[in-house]
Amino acid sequence: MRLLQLHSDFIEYEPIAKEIKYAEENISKSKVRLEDLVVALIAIENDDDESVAKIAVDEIKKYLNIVKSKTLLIYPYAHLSSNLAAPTIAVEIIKAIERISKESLGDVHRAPFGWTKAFDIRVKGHPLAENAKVLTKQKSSFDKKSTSDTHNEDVSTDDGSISIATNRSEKVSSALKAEEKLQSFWYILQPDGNMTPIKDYKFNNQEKNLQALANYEMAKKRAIDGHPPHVKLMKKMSIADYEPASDVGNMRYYPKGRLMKSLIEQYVTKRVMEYGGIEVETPIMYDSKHPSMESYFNRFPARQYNIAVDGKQLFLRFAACFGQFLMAKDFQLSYKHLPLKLYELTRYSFRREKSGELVGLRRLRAFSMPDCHGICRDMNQAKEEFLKRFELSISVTTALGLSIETDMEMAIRFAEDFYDENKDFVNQLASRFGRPVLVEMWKERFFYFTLKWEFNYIDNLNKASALSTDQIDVENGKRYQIEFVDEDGNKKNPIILHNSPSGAIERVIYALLEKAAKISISGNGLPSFPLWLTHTQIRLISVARQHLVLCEKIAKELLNKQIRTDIDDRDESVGKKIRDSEMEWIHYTLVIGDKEMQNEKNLVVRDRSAGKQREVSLQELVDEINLKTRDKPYLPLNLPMYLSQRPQIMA
RNA sequence: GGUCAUGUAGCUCAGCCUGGCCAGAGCGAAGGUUUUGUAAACCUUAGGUCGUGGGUCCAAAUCCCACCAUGACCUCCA
Repeated sequence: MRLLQLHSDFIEYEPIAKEIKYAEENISKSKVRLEDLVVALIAIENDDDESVAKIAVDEIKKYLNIVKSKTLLIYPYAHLSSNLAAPTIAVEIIKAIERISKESLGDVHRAPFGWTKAFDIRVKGHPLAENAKVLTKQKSSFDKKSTSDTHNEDVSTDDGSISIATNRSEKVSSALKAEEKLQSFWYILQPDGNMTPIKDYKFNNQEKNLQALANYEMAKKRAIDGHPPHVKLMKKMSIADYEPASDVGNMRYYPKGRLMKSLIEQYVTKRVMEYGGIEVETPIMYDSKHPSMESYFNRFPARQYNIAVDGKQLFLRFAACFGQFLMAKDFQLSYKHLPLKLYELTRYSFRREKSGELVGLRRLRAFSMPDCHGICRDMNQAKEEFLKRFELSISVTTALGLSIETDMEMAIRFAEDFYDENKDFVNQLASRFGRPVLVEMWKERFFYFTLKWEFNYIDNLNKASALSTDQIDVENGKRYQIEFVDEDGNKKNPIILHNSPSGAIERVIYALLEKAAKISISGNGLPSFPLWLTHTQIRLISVARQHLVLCEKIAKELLNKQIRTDIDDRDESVGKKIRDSEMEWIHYTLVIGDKEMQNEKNLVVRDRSAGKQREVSLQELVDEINLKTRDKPYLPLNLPMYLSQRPQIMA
């Protein structure tokens, strides 16, 4: 429910015409004038019921008290929401508000529902004269687990995590109990299983990033200097850029960025499939009025991209979850099939984040998210599978060039009772991670998951962003009516794991860029990308025109060995071409001149990571690169082999 | 979404405070010279509605207002 209260000198309104079919009948059509009152403009939204009416009346009473007014006008005003309840329901709730408020307030008026009304209003000029509230159903602790229309919410740290739409109640004034349940208790969990409340924990010098994560999560003040370096780098390295002709947070990816994304996508997909993931594809848009969607879609209209087509209201998906759940619901499942792992890499998921939240590749409105759901028979199987996926996530993250030991900080979140019953399991995760872990604990389970973890990258501004994540979801199996037949012949709802072994692809690139920037800033070496993700793996530089023939010969050989090789054939000095090669962070540069013409066997390679030149044979170089890029996907150059033929991307 | 900062050539930036000469530089581009050996060869030329719109003024890149975009912070993050 949306409630806008206006402390007004007067209001005059006059019903003009019925606006909708279900408008109230038999109302007075004469002009009404009221003075010195509170006008409560109200829009009833989906999922509101009479309990919200009660909350609204409490809210209104409080406000009347504050502004010291005794007269109330309840004024149905649909324009406050894009998420309106059905008119038949709305009118009942409006009437309930009128009824309940009349019990304790003297002077209550109500404007008719469903009518176009002309009105004049003068709102008082004091700071409290306008007051807007969003009210939602209050949860009671006992109905939480029993109703099919469950309310829970995810206060996940970050949109990088995989989450499914649930009900987030926005500040309900009287829902103190719910807030108490939501209160987070923070700890540091050691690899040995010791758990210390965060205020008693002494961070050592090696744990600066963990401390940054804790501060970030607990929303303490943080000192910030400068801009996030990856924004400049993503342009300078011709990876990605803003697209002014699109919506904010929807980026363009230049050839090198597109290649890098393709490679990461292929790699993650390959690893998930090796783990047993079954790749599927689900639609990117859904009908918001479809029964399976309706219950939660309307909870977050502000965060969705909505499209009106043929009288339908479609919304763009913000996760892969529901597409896969809807599919799994239609599978015939036996316990023998479990765990079943459904996988999709969404290109794209859409979240209409508020404009102030968008930053470079860190947070976007359109992003690619690998998402593997493990459908499990019971908690035992879920835990067993969870550990396998933990290993998978560690392995994938490491292969992407982000070290678990130095680049990532881990957070685990769970409800107290789950921890009490599964201490060994939780400790196992911390022990495997090998370093202290941030813990967020709630008194009771409030969300669809009973435990989740994420790896967070801490960037140069000390901001934490979630990459890999996994969750144990104990609610959506039931909510989506996914069923399997167990050994005893009974139908049961599975437990569902939600894993992204890498996190959003764009965010992986963000982390790689921030990591490179960190190296530049610290002065400990030269920034670079993992070799398998670089557009050019070997750059051949011709000294003079006559050397191009040999360059072409070598390039052909290397390209045959699946090594991305290009030729700087521009009419520039050798020094200039070397500099350009280094500015592109190319790992291997070969200068080809007279010496090489005389003896093709002996080449001199300029090795960026080693920071020096050395003699190699072509075969040695091929072997070295093949070893470094072993088990990684290969794609050909995504730009012409000759630099003279490349457009310059001056982002 | 709110507060603050920034927006000048394809890119990076100077000029703005203290309004007034044709708005500058480097890189890049185009044409030419050079055929070069491990992080920037040389010469010439072209490129600018000074984010957009309004206002003040004899005169606005410069002062004022609004809007847009980007960034930081607040908030938020299904």
